[in-house]
Amino acid sequence: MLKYRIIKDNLQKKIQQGIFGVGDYLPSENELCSRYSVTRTTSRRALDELQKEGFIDKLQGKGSRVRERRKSLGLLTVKGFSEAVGENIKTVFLQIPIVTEWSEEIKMPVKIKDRSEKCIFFERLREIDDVPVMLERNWFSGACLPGILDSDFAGSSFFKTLSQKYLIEIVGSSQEIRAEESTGRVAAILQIKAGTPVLHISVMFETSNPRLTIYSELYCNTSRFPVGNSYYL
Amino acid sequence: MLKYRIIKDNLQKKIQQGIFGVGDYLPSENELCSRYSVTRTTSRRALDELQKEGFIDKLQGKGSRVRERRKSLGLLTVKGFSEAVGENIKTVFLQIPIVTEWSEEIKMPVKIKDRSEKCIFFERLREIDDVPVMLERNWFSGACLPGILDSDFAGSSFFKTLSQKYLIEIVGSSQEIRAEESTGRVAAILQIKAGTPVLHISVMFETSNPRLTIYSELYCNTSRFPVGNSYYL
DNA sequence: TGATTTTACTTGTACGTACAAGTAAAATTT
DNA sequence: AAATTTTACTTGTACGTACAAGTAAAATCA
Repeated sequence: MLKYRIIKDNLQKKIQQGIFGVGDYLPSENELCSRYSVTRTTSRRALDELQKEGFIDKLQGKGSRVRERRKSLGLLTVKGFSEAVGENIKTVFLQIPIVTEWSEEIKMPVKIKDRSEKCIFFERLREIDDVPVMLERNWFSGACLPGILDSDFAGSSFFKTLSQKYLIEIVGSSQEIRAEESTGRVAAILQIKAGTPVLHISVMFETSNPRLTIYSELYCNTSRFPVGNSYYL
Repeated sequence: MLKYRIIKDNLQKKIQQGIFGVGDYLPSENELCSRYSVTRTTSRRALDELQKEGFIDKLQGKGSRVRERRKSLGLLTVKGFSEAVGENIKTVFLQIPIVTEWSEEIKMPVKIKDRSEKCIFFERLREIDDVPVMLERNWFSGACLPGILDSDFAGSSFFKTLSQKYLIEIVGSSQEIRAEESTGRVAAILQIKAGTPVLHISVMFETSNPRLTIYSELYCNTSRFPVGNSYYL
């Protein structure tokens, strides 16, 4: 395991658990050096990544302070729903993973090597305070995920399963975002009148396994909960 | 001027000018070291930032390859429209900068120190192939931008003016995204029927000047051009 | 007491070194 | 000729050092 990764993950977990609250200062770079027996290059890298992902602000002369993260559906956040939103969240599987055909619904360009593999599909509905907020439809090539059809990731997030079972991480994403009139099925599932605007996000996730690309089509009712993200240099 | 910044800016300019085209490999880290008389720490940092901003892919064992940037309205892209889209783009000023009141329309939380300053507002319409695509309404505290009312940034981008005249750079942003029914004025300006869904993006830009925060409300007709972005580790 | 200087921290930039790990072509062996 | 090994690159991680620059409280001076 990489040293900077260990430090970063430890700090991140403590932030997410609230051990370091918003406004608190993390241990200084030099303090991390002695605690983990690393050089400043390494402790700096851990903090730099936390800053890049929006967990902390680094203030020259002062230290690294925990940021308030957005209380909305993380858009660029690779992590699951649960961290990004503070409300009462539920996930319902409308379709557990099955083998199917590559759908025309996928807006991002499906790679050629994916087209020639069998396609796995699953569908989930995210609810906040028992109100359906986001319909999520996912496709990916199953070739490099043996046993994914049998695996149960109902409890934890799909991305967590990827990480823990297959050691695959998300390394990037491209998105296209549209405002659309909701059509029959989407409207019904989101419990809104057909024609009501929905936010339609098409995502292509690149993973640390070059053979695995995940394509998602998300339909959000943003009337109560806007989708949000943050970006820091 | 910082050394890594010089290298980064030089490479970025060459990518934007097309001297390094998509798929081309940039000079290796070691080559940059000798060209600029710096250590690898410094040349690496320049390339790391270019990667972070989506200009290149770094491939272990191979090199740094120029990426294809998204051909849609850059969402997280701090740079102006012009770089992000390849089509025929025009910007029309509906309201040149004036002093006004802080509007209730601003969805992101306006900072207290901003509320007590005078507010400057301007409004632009972005057109692609002569079709209005995005209405952009901007507010900021004018206290730290003396002469902004007289300055003419019609030609170049507002952010470029900020950088060149005031040496202020964008260092971060927070966004909230909604799908809404277009209301009267927005619909009229975007030349769509009232009630047609529009993508509503609320942005708060943080700048290198802690006294300057820019608040923007963007209304996009995404029927022809979706809004997009990319994210790479 | 009150302003000024010093001190002791913090993060930022940049130097230099070493080896690990991935890639691809050239050289060697079979 | 084909498979294998070597070589020469590339980026990735981590070591260690030095000084710049910003912050804030403690020490000093007027």
